[in-house]
Amino acid sequence: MTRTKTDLFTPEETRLAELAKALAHPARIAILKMLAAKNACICGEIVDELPLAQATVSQHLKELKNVGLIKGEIDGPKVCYCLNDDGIKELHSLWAALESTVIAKCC
Amino acid sequence: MTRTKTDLFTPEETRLAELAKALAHPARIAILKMLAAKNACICGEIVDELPLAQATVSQHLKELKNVGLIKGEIDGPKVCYCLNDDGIKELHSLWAALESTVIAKCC
DNA sequence: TATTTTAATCGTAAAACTACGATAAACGAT
DNA sequence: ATCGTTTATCGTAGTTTTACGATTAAAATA
Repeated sequence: MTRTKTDLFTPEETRLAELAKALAHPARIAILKMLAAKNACICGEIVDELPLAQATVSQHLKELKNVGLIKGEIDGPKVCYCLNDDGIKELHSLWAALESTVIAKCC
Repeated sequence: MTRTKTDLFTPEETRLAELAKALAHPARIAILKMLAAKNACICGEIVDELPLAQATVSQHLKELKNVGLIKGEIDGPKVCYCLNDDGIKELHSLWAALESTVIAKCC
């Protein structure tokens, strides 16, 4: 059957898992770092800096965009990507909520 | 070919991605929350609280253990799970490093 | 208008993930 | 020694992820 049953977890758990999944690949973390460092990058720059084919990078960018962590703006034939403040903040607060309960609690 | 090329990213990117992947499922986030709340849980309690089969929960526990976020201690026929402070701290610092560069930087 | 550049999408293949029933292994209790 | 309890592992099926070449679409340029 393999159904996900996401409805059986809280919205916070489901959403944080979704955001975590977006971070679950080193290329996507590298992209976020690039966008943070340069504030905004055209797609081509990102492709040039990653050891992956253009199609693959485009796929990773789409995932980050779909989950709300980055935005892409068409600029002529190029596309300028930047961080999406709303998504970053959401990730920040969801993770902070979990972390505060989890840090410094071990047996 | 589908090789991962993880060697072409920094160790920090690779490790954070690995830890993020462990958080990339609501059940595993729920497990971490349970362990934080109760400090330690026997496996059976976790199985009872999650809407998943015992075998599936065992698989999720294994993933969290493999990545270093939890520990399991055999206690007779039962197994007592708890958070692994080292892994939690590592996640904390890796995420903090990325977040500090990423927060409040948008176009 | 034809050409070039840029980036998304399509098609596809291999691997990993998710889920579960069935089974096995380990231990306590009878 | 046998039985019941607990949890890991095995086997397996369906889905998703990752990766890439090839193609398409859109815009600038010649």
